[in-house]
Amino acid sequence: MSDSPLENLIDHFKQYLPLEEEEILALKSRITERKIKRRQFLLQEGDVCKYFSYVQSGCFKMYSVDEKGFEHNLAFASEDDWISDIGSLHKEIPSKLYIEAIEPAVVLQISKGDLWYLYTNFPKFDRNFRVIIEDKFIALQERLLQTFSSTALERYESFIKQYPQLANRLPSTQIASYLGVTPEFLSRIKNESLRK
Amino acid sequence: MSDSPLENLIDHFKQYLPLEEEEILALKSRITERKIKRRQFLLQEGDVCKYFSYVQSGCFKMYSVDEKGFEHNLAFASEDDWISDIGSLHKEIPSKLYIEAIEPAVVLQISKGDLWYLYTNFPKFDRNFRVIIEDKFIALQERLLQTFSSTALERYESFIKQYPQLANRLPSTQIASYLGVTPEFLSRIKNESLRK
DNA sequence: CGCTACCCTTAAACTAGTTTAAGGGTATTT
DNA sequence: AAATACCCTTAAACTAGTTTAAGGGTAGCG
Repeated sequence: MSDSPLENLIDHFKQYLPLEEEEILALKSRITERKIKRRQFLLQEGDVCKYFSYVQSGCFKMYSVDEKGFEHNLAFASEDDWISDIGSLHKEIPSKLYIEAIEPAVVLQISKGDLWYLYTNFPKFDRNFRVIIEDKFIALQERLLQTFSSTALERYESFIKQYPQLANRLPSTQIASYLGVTPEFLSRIKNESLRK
Repeated sequence: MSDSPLENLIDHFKQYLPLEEEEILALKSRITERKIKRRQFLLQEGDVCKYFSYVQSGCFKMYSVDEKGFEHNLAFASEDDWISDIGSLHKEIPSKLYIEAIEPAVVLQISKGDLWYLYTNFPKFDRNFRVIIEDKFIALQERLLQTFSSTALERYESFIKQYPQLANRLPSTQIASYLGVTPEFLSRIKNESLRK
C-alpha cells in the first residue's frame, strides 16, 4: 500500500522480531537510499567499509583480486539481502574486498555509527542482526564444506538448485569465479552434464 | 582467586559486554559442566545438536564424512572457544556433522531452550553472541577466500602462523583435512618448504 | 555502419593435488 | 613382550582442473 522506500526492509524484519513504530522511526532517520549504476562500487580494496547495505533491487558481487589479477567471488547479493565487509566495518581496517554492482541497483545503507546507535538503544536490532548473521554463517559453512567434499560439477549443480534466479541472471564467468573454477572448465562441465 | 567452574567463561565475556551479577547467576543456573574423553562425541551425524558448548580445556574437531568415508574438518575448537552446529541447533534438524574430542576436554554447555531464555531476558546475550558469531563469520570468510586464491603450501603456512599452538598439538592428518588436502600431499609440501 | 568490449566454447599441453602401495616409527592395549 | 592401531613419509601412476591459444557470437557505442 505505502510506497515508503523502507517498505521492503520493514517487511524483511518481519521474518525475525518485527519492528515497532519507534524502531521504524529510528531506523528510517538513519538510513540512506542510494541508486547504484552497473559496475559502480560500494567498496574498493584499501578503503574502510563504511556501511551495512540492504539490497532493495539489483545485484552485487563481493570479491577479492589475487596477485595474478584474478577475481574470486565470495558472495552475491540480490533483492532482500544484505552486503558488507563486516570485518572491515567492525574493526575499521582497510578492506581486501570489492563490492560491485552487476546490475543497476538501489540500496538502503546504515553507517557503522548509526548501526551502533540502533544496537545500543533498541536491543531488537542486536537480536535481528544476530539471526541474520547466523544464517549467513550457516550458509558459508555449508559452502566451505562443499568446496572440500564435492567436485566442481556437483558444486555447479547445487548452485543452480539453490539460486535458480541468479543462475539465469549472471554471466557464466561470474558463476565460475564463485564456484572456484576457471570459466573454461565450467564450460566443459556444463557440456558434459548435458551429454548425460 | 575463585575456582568457580564459570570463571573462564565470565572472563571470556569481558572482551565484549561484561556480565552483571544477575546475568552471571542466570547463566550459572543454566550451564552444565561435562568432562569429555578423547574420541568421545559431542555430536554425531543424524542427531539434532542440542547444545552450544564453551570449551574450557582440551580440543575438538568438527567435521563431515563424505560418501567415500573421508573426513573433512570444518573447525577446531580449543580453550576459550565455542563449538556447535548452529544450523542444526537453531532449526532443530538432524546434523550432517560430527564434533569429536581430539584431547580429553571439559565443556560448559547451554541447551537451546536455556540459550533462548537468556536471549529473551537479558539482551546482553543477544549482543555478545552476535559479536562472537560475527567474528567467526569473518574468519570463515577469510578461510574460504584463501581456499580459492592460495596454494596448499600457502594455506599451510598461514595456518601455522594463525594457530601455532594447534600446529604442534594436532596430528598432521587433522591439519591436512582442515586444509582440504590429503595427508600424503601435506607431507610432500612440508618437505619442499624445508628444502627452500 | 563498423568497432570495441565482453562472453562463451573447444581443444591441447600442462600442473597441483589424489590414489595406491609400501615401509618404518611409536603409542596404547592386551 | 607382543600385538594392534595410529601416524608419517616416499614414490609412481593418475586425474581434476588450469593455462594458453584461437575462433565465433552478440550487445553497446561512436
